[in-house]
Amino acid sequence: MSRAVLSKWYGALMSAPRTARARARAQLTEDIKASARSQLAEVGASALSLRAVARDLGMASSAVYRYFPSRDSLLTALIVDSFSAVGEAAEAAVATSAGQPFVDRWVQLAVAIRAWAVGHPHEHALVYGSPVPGYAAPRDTVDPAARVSLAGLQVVADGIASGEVAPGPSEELPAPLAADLARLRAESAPAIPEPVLARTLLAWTALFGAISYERFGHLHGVISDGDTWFAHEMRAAAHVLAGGEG
Amino acid sequence: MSRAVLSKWYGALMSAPRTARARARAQLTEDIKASARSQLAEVGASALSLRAVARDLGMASSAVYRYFPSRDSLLTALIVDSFSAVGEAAEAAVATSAGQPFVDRWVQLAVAIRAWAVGHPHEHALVYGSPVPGYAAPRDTVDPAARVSLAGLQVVADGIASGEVAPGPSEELPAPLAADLARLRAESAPAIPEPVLARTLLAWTALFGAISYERFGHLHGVISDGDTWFAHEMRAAAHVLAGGEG
DNA sequence: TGTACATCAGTGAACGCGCGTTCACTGATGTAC
DNA sequence: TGTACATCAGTGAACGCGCGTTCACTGATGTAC
Repeated sequence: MSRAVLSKWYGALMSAPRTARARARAQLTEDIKASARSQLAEVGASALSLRAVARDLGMASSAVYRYFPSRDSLLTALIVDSFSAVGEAAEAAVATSAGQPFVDRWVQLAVAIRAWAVGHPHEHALVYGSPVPGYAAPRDTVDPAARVSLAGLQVVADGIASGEVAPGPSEELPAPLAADLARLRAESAPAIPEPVLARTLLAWTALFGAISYERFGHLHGVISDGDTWFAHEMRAAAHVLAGGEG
Repeated sequence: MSRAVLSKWYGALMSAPRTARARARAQLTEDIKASARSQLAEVGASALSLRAVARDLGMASSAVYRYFPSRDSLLTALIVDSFSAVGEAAEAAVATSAGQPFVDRWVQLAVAIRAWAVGHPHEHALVYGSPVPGYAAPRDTVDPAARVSLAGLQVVADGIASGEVAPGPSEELPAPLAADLARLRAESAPAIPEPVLARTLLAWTALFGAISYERFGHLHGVISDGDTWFAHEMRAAAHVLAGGEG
């Protein structure tokens, strides 16, 4: 789907709608997405059905096509919304923790991301679980997806600036990895030296890995108090990230 | 499905089949699973279809019911096979690395698990991705799922025994976490002190998190050489796990 | 070893269901003059 | 401000498709005597 088409479909939402028709359109677009989200919970992304959404809203199935040109475009809207929501939660945690010690900020960021996942389990599974087969994410999802990562890099950059995050032993990174990290640094995090970026990536995958591993049931019978466990692990990870002993 | 029913269906595979009929049954059971696995790759677990499998094998769709009593039981068989395969790969890595330094063994274990995931992406997604909606894993999946974790605990226990893994600072774990870890220790890892178990869990979720995060596309455009990146990160994680600086 | 009977694999039709998408249409809302 | 026209939301029927599961059946394989 082209950007032009997408912007047509979402255009009504971007600014305050002027006419009654535009207001009704914005409202129903939201209703469709809300119904689709609860579909998601019951049958999963790959079984998401436009007809079921229409039934749920009491309208003809063909009417949904006035709002989303295809099933996949509805899925794309849900994905964009999910990435935006977790990105917003992360940005809020970064903003409200400004000025606090690095380790505390990292833990708050991690806890905020996990809280979003716990509160929106199916949207979390949609964007961080197995890809939906046959669905190719369009470019429109890239920017929203990056927001949460940029929030993480911000906390680390602030930690570098305050001296709480040590540049660490100037370990020699393997050449291909050094090249990848140099590019990442140039594009997104000029203030963060490559060895720190490597530690950040480790802490980052531990963060999302811990959430998914628990959410997807692999700690069932092992960890009963997920909140406590997660906060403890993320604190430990933050110390490693700050200290550079790894 | 009851254990009795399952054992009926798999019984023919357990020991060398005696009659021609039993051999044909064992062969076709494997053929069905193989076809289902390639289905998995194309359409995903929730869209796995018995009729498509039957079509693929050139038989009537009703014939598949002589081998698997329902679609879910076929899914269960695929899940059990997948957990067994990754468990076996992990056990092999633990066995062949016996006697080597702890950090090397941990990296080899991690690399072996990732190699399985890369070689069997859809089976990895099946067992470590989002749960299949509407599917409840039966008890029969529990033991195969545990094998890979027990392999990880084995490496850590050996590291404790050799003195390479430090018991670490006797940090006070939060009470609920301490209780969970004490239970885990009693059930599966008597030789591993709780603080080390906490570090092991962090390294474990970092391991599976790193694999899933990369496999599910979240490092696209960031890391180009996944092999190098992963081995480097897991080596760092192993040092943290061994040293106890966290 | 030969025969009678029981077991089992596989067939093909059928049941009832849901899906995405298209199309010609009606009636309401918005806009240009 | 009023009117003519254009735009748009929503309908209901239809197309062609696939699904899981059941059932009565045929013919081949295995077993007990």
